[in-house]
Amino acid sequence: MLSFTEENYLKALLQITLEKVDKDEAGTNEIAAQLNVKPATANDMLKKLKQKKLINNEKYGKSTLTMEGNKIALEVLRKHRLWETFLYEKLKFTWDEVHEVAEQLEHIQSKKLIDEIDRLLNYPSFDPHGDVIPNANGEMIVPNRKTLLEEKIGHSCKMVGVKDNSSTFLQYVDKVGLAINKQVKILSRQEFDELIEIEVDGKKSSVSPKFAENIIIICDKCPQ
Amino acid sequence: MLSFTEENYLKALLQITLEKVDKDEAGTNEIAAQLNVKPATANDMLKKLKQKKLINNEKYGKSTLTMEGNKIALEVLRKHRLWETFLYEKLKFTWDEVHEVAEQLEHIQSKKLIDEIDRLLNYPSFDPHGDVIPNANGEMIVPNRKTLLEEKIGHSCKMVGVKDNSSTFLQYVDKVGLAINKQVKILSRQEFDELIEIEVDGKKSSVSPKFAENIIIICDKCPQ
DNA sequence: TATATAAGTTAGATGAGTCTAACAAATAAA
DNA sequence: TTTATTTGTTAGACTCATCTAACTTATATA
Repeated sequence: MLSFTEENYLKALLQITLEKVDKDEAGTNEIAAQLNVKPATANDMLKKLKQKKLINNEKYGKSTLTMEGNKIALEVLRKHRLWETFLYEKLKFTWDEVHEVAEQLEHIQSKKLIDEIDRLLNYPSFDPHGDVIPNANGEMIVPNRKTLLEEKIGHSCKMVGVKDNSSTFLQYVDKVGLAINKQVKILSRQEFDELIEIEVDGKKSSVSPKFAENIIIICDKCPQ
Repeated sequence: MLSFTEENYLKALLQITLEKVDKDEAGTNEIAAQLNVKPATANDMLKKLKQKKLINNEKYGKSTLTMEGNKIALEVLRKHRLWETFLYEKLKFTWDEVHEVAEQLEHIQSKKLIDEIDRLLNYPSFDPHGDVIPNANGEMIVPNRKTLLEEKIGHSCKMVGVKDNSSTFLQYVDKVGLAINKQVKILSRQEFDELIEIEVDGKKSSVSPKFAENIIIICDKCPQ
């Protein structure tokens, strides 16, 4: 059985690769940054995971998950997202509170436990942040999505998630009137300072590119 | 914040002292045995806990919990028992499956989480094994109880818990027809081999003293 | 292409929690 | 009260996950 730490490295690698549209790999520094450890620390652990055949990497090269490593990472991610959903749906946790506790709960070792939580929640497909929950078979069907920053002016789209899960950001999202499943329209872009004018429920706001690139949306006209 | 391990030592010390009617103390070997570690290991940790003022002990003497240590131990015990109740009541876990998973869940750090689980369960007083759940204020009101071994011949009593939580034992308990809140009568004791004849729901069985001392009961005539 | 910067690695150290083996103190038994 | 047994302690070693500081390789840019 893997340690909490090993599981976290696998999950980090999966999460980094999920955010990349093109390649399924991540560098040592990226992984270290994701986990808030120094590159030297990550380097040691990556060696260990390679030895256990959970990742592939060559010296001075990037890391990728093996089939086995991917399977485990998906299980951890599934647990994380199911726990988030549980906390949100059943225990009155707010959107921005769930992540921290789920980071702990995702490491509980009990297949029965997580399957029963899944059943209790009626087999949800998305967590409170709009992220896809891998199913019990380790499959993860991700719809066609992009960020608010990438959306065209005049288009209307649906918010389905966020990239940044910090409380600070989530509270800011609330303030603008945004939330999962809300319709949002791009009104204009300011040449001068790059601010993007959006409209949610008839309320207009201006947001920065940094904000926009952390909001995940499905374009109304996107092919699914 | 304390580590999982430190919490486990405090809980072990509390559990040992709870089972002793007379004294609130435990020896190094007892604690080591409870946690499945060697005495040398326990000795090191007890030193550390003493330094943190969570336990009292003198060289070659027994250990006791300080006020602060007792408070923490009760919190861990409360979490353990609430999680057991949750697993049993909400997630279809059986009586003998809950302990192992609760051992993991009891270390999750989130006051809100455990208070919400408490609310979801409607503030229960007893866990599925019949043990008292300490309340949110760290108080634990224990009714007057003894073991089946201590009960007099001819007396009738109610089973309220077990001391041994191993699957092996719990399955044995089931087999005899015993369960929480069942009435059980002591019919006789065999001089020759010390077996105790009991009756549950009209069904008679013979059990060993070892079995009987692991069944906790409240005598029908006990002063409460 | 030469060099500066970024990315990755190595070596050596630390603290937590565990072990074994040898030893010391306390307690029970003869 | 002496001895045997149980209980507790110490010393030294190991693994895991982390760090810092110095070093090497790869990549980007001038």
